[in-house]
Amino acid sequence: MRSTPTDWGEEMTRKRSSIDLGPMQAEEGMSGSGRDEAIYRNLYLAIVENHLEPGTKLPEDTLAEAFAVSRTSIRKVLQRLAYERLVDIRLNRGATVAQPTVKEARDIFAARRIVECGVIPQVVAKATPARLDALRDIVRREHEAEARRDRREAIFLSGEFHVELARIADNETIAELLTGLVSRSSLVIATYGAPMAGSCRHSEHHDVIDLIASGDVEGARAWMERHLKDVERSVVLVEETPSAPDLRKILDEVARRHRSDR
Amino acid sequence: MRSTPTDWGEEMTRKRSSIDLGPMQAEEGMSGSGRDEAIYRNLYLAIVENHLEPGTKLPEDTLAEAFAVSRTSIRKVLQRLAYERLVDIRLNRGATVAQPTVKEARDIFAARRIVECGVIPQVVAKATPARLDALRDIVRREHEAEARRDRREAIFLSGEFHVELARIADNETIAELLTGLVSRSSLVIATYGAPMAGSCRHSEHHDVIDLIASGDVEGARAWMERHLKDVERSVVLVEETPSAPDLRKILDEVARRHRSDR
DNA sequence: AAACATATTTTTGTACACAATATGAAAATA
DNA sequence: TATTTTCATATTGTGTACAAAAATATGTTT
Repeated sequence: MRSTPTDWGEEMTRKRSSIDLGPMQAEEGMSGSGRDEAIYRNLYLAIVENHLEPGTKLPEDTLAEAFAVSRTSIRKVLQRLAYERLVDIRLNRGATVAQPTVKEARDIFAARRIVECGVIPQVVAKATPARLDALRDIVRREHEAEARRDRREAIFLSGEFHVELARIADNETIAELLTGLVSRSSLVIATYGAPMAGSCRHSEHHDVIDLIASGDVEGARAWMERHLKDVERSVVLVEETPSAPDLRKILDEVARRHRSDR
Repeated sequence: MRSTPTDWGEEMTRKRSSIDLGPMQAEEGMSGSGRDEAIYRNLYLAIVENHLEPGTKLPEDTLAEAFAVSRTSIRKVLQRLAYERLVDIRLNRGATVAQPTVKEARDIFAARRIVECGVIPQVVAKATPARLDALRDIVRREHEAEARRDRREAIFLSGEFHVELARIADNETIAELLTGLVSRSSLVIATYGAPMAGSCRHSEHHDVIDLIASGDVEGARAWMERHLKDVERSVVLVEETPSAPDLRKILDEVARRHRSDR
């Protein structure tokens, strides 16, 4: 059972004495990397589960106060999240929650298709009943989350499923690669996905388990390809979101309306 | 033309006034991330081109003095290299040049096969004469490096070729993924590769360019699969390298010999 | 001489302070 | 009134100091 992230407001708010770091906080001293790891995990989940809107500023001071550490530790965590492309750090401008472009979103899903389909042969070869049961358990929790309309948990578990599936191939490098891609996918889904899309309809996860169990490499590969394309379609289809150039257009539009009002 | 890294000794040596940061050093102030980037690039190349033996300790003080910056900047760079798995950071024990295990090496090459073969269809689809010429140029420089027995440059350019090839697919995410895998491969080759292996024999890079140019997806994919397996075989075949457990054996051996000397 | 315990030294982890830069608001100018 | 300039404020970048931990050296005991 993972730690539930504190339910922050829409923006980072000041002056709350300290954020609950979950089970890890129990230990008093919490020396070394344990604390950093807990902070990282909190921010990571906050971003991936969309508690923090893409584009949200993440000021070092605020985070430092919130977690009751110095900026030094916060910077390290933000740096790491920047490597993982979950936050964006611009020189002298600080960190913000990343806003993946549509191109980036497509690239990510293309990469996932290559990696996840490519790993299927090894997955089928190394699958064990225990591993498959672990997958079934995730699917079960996924259904529960959907039943209670918990979109965030559903998205998270959907990602967990894909990573856990790949892990069966017993290739740590690929597992890490995919973990990164899945995190970014979650961010994409949170950004572009319609409410309850990308998880509700596509919880056919159970099907692929049977294909793997029966040793059907081609079937499993085809399923994965189709599944990932479905997810992408249900998400990125909304086309380019207005950022820099369209902002101007919108403002012009507003100005024009306002002028005709007078 | 990239900057040639300073030719450091086998170990990090103290008390040299400052390391030449190459062309970037020209600028005096060198504010912001430019300096960090230069330091990163230097360390990156030093590791990937095997100027620094795997396992070499990288003390923050020494590096800070060498590059004439504070430990703060060094820590950031080391952190980044750790994220890329080129250095290993252990709590309170500092950073060392990573020592990929044989398992890790196999995982990396397996991942490369999946990614590089998987990306071939897009590469063939998007290939342009200009892009292919860029590839041919790399091959040319590769041959030059081999001609003058410059193993380090040859390994580096071999990696560049694979990355540049994948870049044709116009998928930044995949390009970055592969860049990471190739760096680690270079480290693996530098670690486990026999002298002049992994580059000398396998400079058939020119062949795949023609396959791509002729639109032969399956041919190119098959070539890539075989090529990567060849490289892996020429490198990792040497089996497990002695680290912790075998050290004991070596010491016992030495002790035994020494004892019989007296 | 070997093994253990202890002290010293070295190195890393964290916080803090100051400098550099960007941001936003007020004032000056056209 | 719109635009530019200047200045105040807030936020990040970087260096340094101190605390904590590990590595190493020293000394003691068997």
